Amino acid sequence: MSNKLLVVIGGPTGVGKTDMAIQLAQHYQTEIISADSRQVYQELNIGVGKPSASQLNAIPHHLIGHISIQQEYSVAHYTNEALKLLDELFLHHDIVMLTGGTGLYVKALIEGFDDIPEVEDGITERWTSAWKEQGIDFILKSLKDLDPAYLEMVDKANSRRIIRALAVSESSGKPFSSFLKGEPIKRPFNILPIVLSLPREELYARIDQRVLHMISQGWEDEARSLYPFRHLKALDTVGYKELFEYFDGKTSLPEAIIAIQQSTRRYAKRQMTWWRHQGSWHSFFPDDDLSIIKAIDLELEARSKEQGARSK
RNA sequence: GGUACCUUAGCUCAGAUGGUAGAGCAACGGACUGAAAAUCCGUGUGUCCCUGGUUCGAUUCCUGGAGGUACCA
Repeated sequence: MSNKLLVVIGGPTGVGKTDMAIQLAQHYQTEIISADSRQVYQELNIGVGKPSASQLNAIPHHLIGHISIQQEYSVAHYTNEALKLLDELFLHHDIVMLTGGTGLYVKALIEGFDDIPEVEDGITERWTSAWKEQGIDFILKSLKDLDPAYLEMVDKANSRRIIRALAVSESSGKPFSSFLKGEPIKRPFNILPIVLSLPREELYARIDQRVLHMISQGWEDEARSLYPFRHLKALDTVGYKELFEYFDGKTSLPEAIIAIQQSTRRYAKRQMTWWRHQGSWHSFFPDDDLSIIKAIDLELEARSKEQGARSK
């Protein structure tokens, strides 16, 4: 086992992950990899809370704005890219920061992600229209034929999961569930998982403020320029959705802002639920950089001792 | 000041000839292996304004307050 360390900073939106990651990266003279399913898009800026230009200048960031909303992107792409990057970064750094709010991306990166074959073009679309035209019972029945084991474990009301399993099963000729190993993979580096948290009331107040700030930064114009692309998956995103409703004349701007604040709070709540059940993450307040540095130093020390003992 | 109506969940409001109460939204809890800022599931959280009275029993009926709205002065 190497003495390389990946420090992961997780937590809900608006809690202060970006600032903390930058502080730590400066302190340890290292770089940051983002784990955010929306900040990867170059066209999305204000509304997804990307670091500012000066922040991006101060510290090298990776996997931010490197693809277009027109491209297909998913957790598998992310994991491959991030692992490749880590290989390179660990050549020059003993410690690298990973930060972002997309729990699944983080989990896939640190615990591994099963290798599931690519689905041939058109298959997912066909199952989707089958679901729309013939209903959930029909696709459940199909799943019973193609992957009865998965039918046992899947959420039977969640068409998205069912369609995914059907598409993989049909395309590969093997049941979707046969690809799910679910065994955590040991990465060739150490991981220190940290989650930032705040009392809910305080977090919600920060979120409400942040939305107003984004609007004052010109979010409305940004969203307006993306309006023609509103049907892309990448734009099925908190805030943009509500602004599009406003552009459609369905709501007023003040109403849209209130709706955005509300969806953002709900999103944060879902993130908190995720991290609450992700096992043993060290929790810190977002202004407690000193304690976090102490924790990282302890971890580094422990690793180098281990390393020393081994080389004797 | 007078008359009428109103006061029930965080908000807007239903409701029972008297047996301690629901809807929507909000909120909260949860799931989660290729759209994850997505998708999906679950849960009423309550001095029924206060006070006396009638009653086995009052949030419901009656008395008296308090607050609100409208109209008349």
